[in-house]
Amino acid sequence: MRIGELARRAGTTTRALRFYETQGLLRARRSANGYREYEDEDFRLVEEIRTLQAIGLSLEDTRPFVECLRAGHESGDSCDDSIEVYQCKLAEVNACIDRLGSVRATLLAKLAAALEAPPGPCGVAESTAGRASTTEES
Amino acid sequence: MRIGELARRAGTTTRALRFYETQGLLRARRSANGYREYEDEDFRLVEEIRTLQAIGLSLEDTRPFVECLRAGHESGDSCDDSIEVYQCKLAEVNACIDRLGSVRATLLAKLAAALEAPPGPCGVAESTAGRASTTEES
DNA sequence: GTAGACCTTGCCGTTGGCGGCAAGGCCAGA
DNA sequence: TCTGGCCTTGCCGCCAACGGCAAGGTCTAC
Repeated sequence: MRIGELARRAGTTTRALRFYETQGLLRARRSANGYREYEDEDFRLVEEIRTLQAIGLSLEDTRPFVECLRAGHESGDSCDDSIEVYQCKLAEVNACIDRLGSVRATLLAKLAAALEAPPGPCGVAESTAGRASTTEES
Repeated sequence: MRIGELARRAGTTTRALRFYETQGLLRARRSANGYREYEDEDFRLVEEIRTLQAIGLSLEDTRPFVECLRAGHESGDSCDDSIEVYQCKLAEVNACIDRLGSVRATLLAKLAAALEAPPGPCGVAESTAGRASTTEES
């Protein structure tokens, strides 16, 4: 199949596929007129890439999975390098969740303090009725 | 004070300060030789910007706070626009935490499945002893 | 007078993952 | 033969928040 069909089938664009090729993730043989020709196997590769991207892996992160598939494995995560990417990403995600958690706490604190304090120009108490209703908790 | 001193005091760089100026966040009067001259008030502005950036706000997000301070308020979050930024950011952070949570679950599931399955080339069970020790839980 | 520390503007580079557009080649159907 | 739809390469643009570097002006100290 040609690049347009592969893009449609994989739910992506020809630009993305060409870009994957420049990154060495995808390869295509060329037909006589210079058009790229793809096999079903390439569809699987693109599917894998897209799936992993959807989880938040970078293109570079998907490389071991692609190579694993190309090496003949049934699934892209049957290789140690892929497992390692999973673990790295997991640690990264955990760290990110932690950071966001403290950011959330900080934001909640600041929001509460700001709603508590009056909007007056000098921090002096003025009339501040009916404002603390939009505070979020959870 | 001049830009270098302000940068040092605020723990940032002259490049950043000049950039803030191009973005309309900072203004400086110029001395006779063309050098930027800053007041203590500007130091407060930069402090506010940096503090908010540290929480994850974008430069653009800090604009209402800066304007609030410039309007004469004691703290940058004494204005409705600033409060709104807090709330937007909070919602954003909450959404991000949720997404990361499901990403984490997906990663854990995939990792577990991958460690469960053998690394053989055809998904056929082979010798896979002593591999499932690095799985993370929490 | 000269070294060195500061300041100015301006323009390009970074990171990721493409999108847009140009200028052209290829091929099928009416 | 012409239209329309596919394909090719290549280059610039985007988003944020600056960093690096160039090429020069300014002020102070020795």
